[in-house]
Amino acid sequence: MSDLLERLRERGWRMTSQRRVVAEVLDGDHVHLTADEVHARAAQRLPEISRATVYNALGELVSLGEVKEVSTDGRAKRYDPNAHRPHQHLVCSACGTVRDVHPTGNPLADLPPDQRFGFTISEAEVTYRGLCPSCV
Amino acid sequence: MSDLLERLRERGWRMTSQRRVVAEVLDGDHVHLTADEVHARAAQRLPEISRATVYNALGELVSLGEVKEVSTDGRAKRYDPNAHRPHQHLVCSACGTVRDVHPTGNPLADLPPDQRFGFTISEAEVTYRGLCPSCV
DNA sequence: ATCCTACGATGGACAGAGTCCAAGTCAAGA
DNA sequence: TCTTGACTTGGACTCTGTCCATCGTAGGAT
Ligand SMILES: [Mn+2]
Ligand SMILES: [Mn+2]
Ligand SMILES: [Zn+2]
Ligand SMILES: [Zn+2]
Repeated sequence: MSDLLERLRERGWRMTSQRRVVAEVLDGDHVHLTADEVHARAAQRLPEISRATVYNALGELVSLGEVKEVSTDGRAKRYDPNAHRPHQHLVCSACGTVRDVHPTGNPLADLPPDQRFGFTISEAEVTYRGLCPSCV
Repeated sequence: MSDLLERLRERGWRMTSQRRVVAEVLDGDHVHLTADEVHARAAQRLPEISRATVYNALGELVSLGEVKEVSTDGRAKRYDPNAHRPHQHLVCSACGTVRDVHPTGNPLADLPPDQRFGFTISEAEVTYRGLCPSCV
């Protein structure tokens, strides 16, 4: 998935230096950075980039389906570049680390029709919580 | 579960008029309120109750295990008085309504050991998202 | 290569959600 | 009734995120 920049250009996303560094920060590892963390990393390469621009770029990447928003707690949203392979999250209750996990089975299958209350359900998000090895 | 007040008194929770109205607001059938919604309803019965007091009381009820915090999106947390029967949530993507649901099976069983990465997992939260009948 | 202009970037004000604190009040035991 | 530590209050403050007027520039047109 390292051709994020390429895909964006092909989709007609106007490429500015600011958008490039935001995309580069997200590309690569499957991290789960907050908007301010993305801003901090982007600012290492482009010191005058503004918070508003980072928020704008992240919002567009989410609209384009290239990044997913993850809100594991009531704190800052995290931005997940692993948008193409469905997965769930494992969150450390102590340090807040977020890991991708791939559970077996489909949680939607566990919700019988009489528990759907007329909703048209489009997705099921699972968050596993516990302590990571460093926080035992 | 209408003896919430009774349980709290038995557990030595100092009963003030403010705490009483907060507990009474939650004890009814209006589940999944935000802190400000709780404050608004409490203020109908006790006009001068402050936001800080509502936050304090909610935080203590959560610590006591009598109320659960639910953060379904990046917005305000909701406070769920249904803390004694394990359940999951069905959320309307349009209007934000939250309903309790009781899926079959245990989501923890869907996470094989090689997907636990050394974590000590204590719970699995499932959020089903979709459109409610009024928002089709 | 230069020009144009619509789209993007900027920073500061603003808003929503929640926390913190010093000062005042009161529940409940003695 | 008295006493006292726990509770409440309002406002200031933090954190996260949005909005907006103005300025700058990417990239198509010439
Ligand atoms: Mn992820
Ligand atoms: Mn519930
Ligand atoms: Zn940890
Ligand atoms: Zn709805």
